[in-house]
Amino acid sequence: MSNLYMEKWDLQAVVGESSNDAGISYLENPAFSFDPWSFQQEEYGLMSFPDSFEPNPKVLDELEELYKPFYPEFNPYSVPVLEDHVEEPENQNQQQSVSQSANISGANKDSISAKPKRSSRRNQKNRVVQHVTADGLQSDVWAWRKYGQKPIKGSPYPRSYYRCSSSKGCLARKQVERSCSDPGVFIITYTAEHSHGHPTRRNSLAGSTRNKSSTLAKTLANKNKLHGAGETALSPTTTKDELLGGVDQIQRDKSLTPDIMLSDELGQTFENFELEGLFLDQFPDLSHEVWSVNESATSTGGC
DNA sequence: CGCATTTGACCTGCGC
DNA sequence: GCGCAGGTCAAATGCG
Repeated sequence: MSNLYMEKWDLQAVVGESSNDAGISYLENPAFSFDPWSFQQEEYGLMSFPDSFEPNPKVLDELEELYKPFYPEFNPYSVPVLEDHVEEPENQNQQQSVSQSANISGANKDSISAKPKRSSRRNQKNRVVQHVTADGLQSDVWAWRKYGQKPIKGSPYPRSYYRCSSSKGCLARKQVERSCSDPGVFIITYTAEHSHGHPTRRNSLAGSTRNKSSTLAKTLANKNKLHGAGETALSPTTTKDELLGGVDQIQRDKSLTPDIMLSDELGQTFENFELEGLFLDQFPDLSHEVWSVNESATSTGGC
């Protein structure tokens, strides 16, 4: 497998049309509204393709001719492969039953023969992928509870799994992983939709009174002990410094917008993400620390 | 006590 | 059928 470097093209317009019915639209790089690869991108993950894979040269030449005059650096052969393939779940009830199964006590669950299957990769089609900076991560207004973390093959950074804790029974989930190609970019994959309105500070089940700062210090200490610097997991209490892992300041200052065209529903879900002060609202105890430690961020190794 | 996080175990899908 | 990788569970642990 080969990783393709992701370039960012600060163009907001979407030009062209998708070559299939997957609804692929790329806000930042209009080139990929064309879907130069006539195959199911999701089968290969976000940025990885088989070494033997060959994009359609005709389409790539067309892209180059179209965008080169406006973006001299544009290289269709070094393209961002951004996935926002949004599909409906094959069986929405299946995910619901998964949640219910989680409430089965350990003593009983093994004896239930008709135990609903847990959600699988195949059932996680209703996904929206965002590529954001640490700032983007912080602007998430929802309350998330981490339920897992896994090392990902081919990436030095683990992927963290979160479920929505803003409302009971909400099926919304998100995965957060750091981009291997650009450690300053985080890949957030949202699965399912929230079954409730925007959370306020008070409607989180978490009702957390945990001191973010002290937790942070300990968390960082543990992570440094276990993983070493620069290879930390993500959590809602993660600081900007931790998120960035010492990414170059230039990368940090890059202002990125979502790479994808959201569905109507999810677009509404995310429409207020960038509202000023939301992060501070959610993590008031963290705010000063975030910005102070940020100043001393240093660079760490890449992939 | 109730919440969040961590982390090893388990389950499932998929490719060979 | 087997092994791998991704996704989830749940016990352990910590904190206020």
